[in-house]
Formats: sequence, C-alpha cells, structure tokens
Amino acid sequence: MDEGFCIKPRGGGYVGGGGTKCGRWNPTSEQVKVLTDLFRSGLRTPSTDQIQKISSQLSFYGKIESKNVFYWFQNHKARERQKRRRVSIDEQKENHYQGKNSSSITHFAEINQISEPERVIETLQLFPLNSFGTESEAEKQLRFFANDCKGTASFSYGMGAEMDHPTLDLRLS
Amino acid sequence: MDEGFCIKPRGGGYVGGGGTKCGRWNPTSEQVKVLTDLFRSGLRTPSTDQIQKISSQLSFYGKIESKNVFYWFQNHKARERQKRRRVSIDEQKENHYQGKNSSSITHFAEINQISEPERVIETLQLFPLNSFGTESEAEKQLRFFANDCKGTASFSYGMGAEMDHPTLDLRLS
DNA sequence: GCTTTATGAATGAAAG
DNA sequence: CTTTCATTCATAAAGC
Repeated sequence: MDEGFCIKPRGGGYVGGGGTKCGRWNPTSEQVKVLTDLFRSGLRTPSTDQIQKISSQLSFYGKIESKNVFYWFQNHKARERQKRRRVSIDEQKENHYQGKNSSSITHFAEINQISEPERVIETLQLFPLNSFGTESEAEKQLRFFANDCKGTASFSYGMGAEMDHPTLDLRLS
Repeated sequence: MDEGFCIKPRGGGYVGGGGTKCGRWNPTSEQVKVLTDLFRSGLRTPSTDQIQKISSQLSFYGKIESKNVFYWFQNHKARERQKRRRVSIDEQKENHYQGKNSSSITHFAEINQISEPERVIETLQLFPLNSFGTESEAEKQLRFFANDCKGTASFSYGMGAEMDHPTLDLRLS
C-alpha cells in the first residue's frame, strides 16, 4: 500500500477525481476462521511476534501482511467492546437492577465519565520543583499546554504581519 | 479554502449549533501539509516554544491548540518508526514458504520508499522555510503491535517451530 | 446497479 | 518513548 494515497475529504475540501486504487486486504474465509478462533481463545492483543507468526501461517491461504493481522485484532476488539458498551448503556437506561448476580465484569468507567472533574490543576506555579526523572519533558509540556487558551492563539510573538495571508514562514529560530 | 474547523464532514454533520462542541482536532489539509513538511525537515520533537509557534502559525488555517501539535509529532514519529519496523520484518518474512502452488501472491508492489533524507536534526534551530511542497505522501502510518498478552488464556498454538506448512495448530490446551 | 452494511485502515488522544 | 483506545474515513461485499 502506501502508494495509493487515499484521499480524505476531511475538512471540507473534496478532492475530485483521484483514482486512489487503494486495494485493501480481503481475508479469505479460512483466514477469518483462524483469526476468529484465536480471538475466541482469548487472544486480544497479540504481540509483535505472535502477529508475525500468525501472518506467516495465514499467508498460506492468501496474501496477507502483518499489519492486516494487527488491524484485524484491533478492530475486532474495539467493535466487540463497542457493542458491549451499547448494551451496557442500554441496560443503564432501563435502570433496573439486574437479577443477574456475577459482579459485572464490564468496567463502565468510561460511560459515566462524562462529567468527570477532570482535575484541572489550576496553574500550579508554586513549585516547579523539578523532581528529576519522575516527570518527562513531554509530560511537562502537555501539562503546560493544558492551560493553553484554545481559541486561536494569536498573541503577538513578534510575528509581525503574519495574519494577513498564509505566510507559512515557519522560521523558528 | 477548505474551511476546516470541527465540522464533521460526513453526512449532515450533527455538530449541533452554538455549542462549539467539537470533539477532537480535525486538521485541515494545510495544517497537515505544514506539519508534515516540518517533520520532513527533520523536526521530530519540537520544544515547547516551537510547538507554540507552530500552533500559532497553523491557527491561521483553523482551530488548533498546542497540544494538538504536540500529539501530532509524537504520533507521527512513533508511527513512522513502527511502520519501518514492521516493513522490515515483513520483508524478512517475505522469504518464507509460499512455495506450494501459490498463485503469484508475490504481488507486493508495496515496497515502501522508506527513503527519506532522514536527517534527524535533533536540535534544529532554523528551518528552510516552508516552500510549497507537493502533497507529501507520507501520511500512511501503521499501528504497532501490542505486547500485552498477559497470559490471558492458556492457549498455545504451536506456532513456533513448524514453519513448514500451515499447521495452524490452535490447541487451546 | 444503487444503497446499505461490514470491516479494513487511519489517526487523534491519552495512558503507561 | 511505547502501547492502547476511541472514533472516523474509506471501500469491498452484501442486500434490495
């Protein structure tokens, strides 16, 4: 793949024309059967090594790449969860106690996370207190960005007259 | 202009009015282009300052936050690495059996041109100015393979030594 | 054959 | 940095 370049009309602009012959993997029934079997056996997130082996085995039945196996598991797992979640919500709507015991395994923490405090640590400018190693640069950055006022940051950095048109001059010295 | 913002392009788009309730950042093609350009220029882990500047510049094309830029680079970098890794392994495997009567499955016209100057200038103080740039085709990332498999199930499909033929021994023990 | 559905692929966000 | 999750985009296959 990688050469087809699937055009993505995201953001409004429709890229007319465009052959985009992105041929995607089309698993054979045997391949699907094996994959499903593995999934049912409990395999959910195969390791790289496992994926390689599975892919090799399945290549007997037809063209296949490692990434196909990877995607298959990702999608399968995600969709199962998705389905399950829908059911969960559905039951929640009912709001009836389930006569069914068995401490529900489904952790629906996500569902009512809708109104989570979000733990917005004001600004915390008190002590930078750089505790070595415990926090990576990336994390610091992220936290920093959290305060970022979202709406089009157009502070005058000395960007001069860059707002006139797409200057794109990204000199970041 | 494409007019990006957070409108869901598909179908009618039920973003609901007034709420500004946009889910996740949906980069415009211009934004992606610039980011890709920067990446190709060698920028991999922009500093906080750089991120802010980039974000400011890109805000011209649509709503964007610093953290979006941060995440973009993080993801892009990680996925490029993953892709490369996977392709390598795949090519390595490509030499395996399929000897049977396989009907020319050897149609792997997907030899990625991992060719890229690859001048990973860690520090990168200045940029070669954006300069047009054709639609960079480097936007096909690939997910990585997990390494979870916390002994979920005791299946032990005998994939390991039997690479002679599709054993597919899915012993679930 | 055109519409709907199923699913492969991609990627933003975030947790670890 | 690595790994996982959620949501969306794109398209081949199925249904009408």
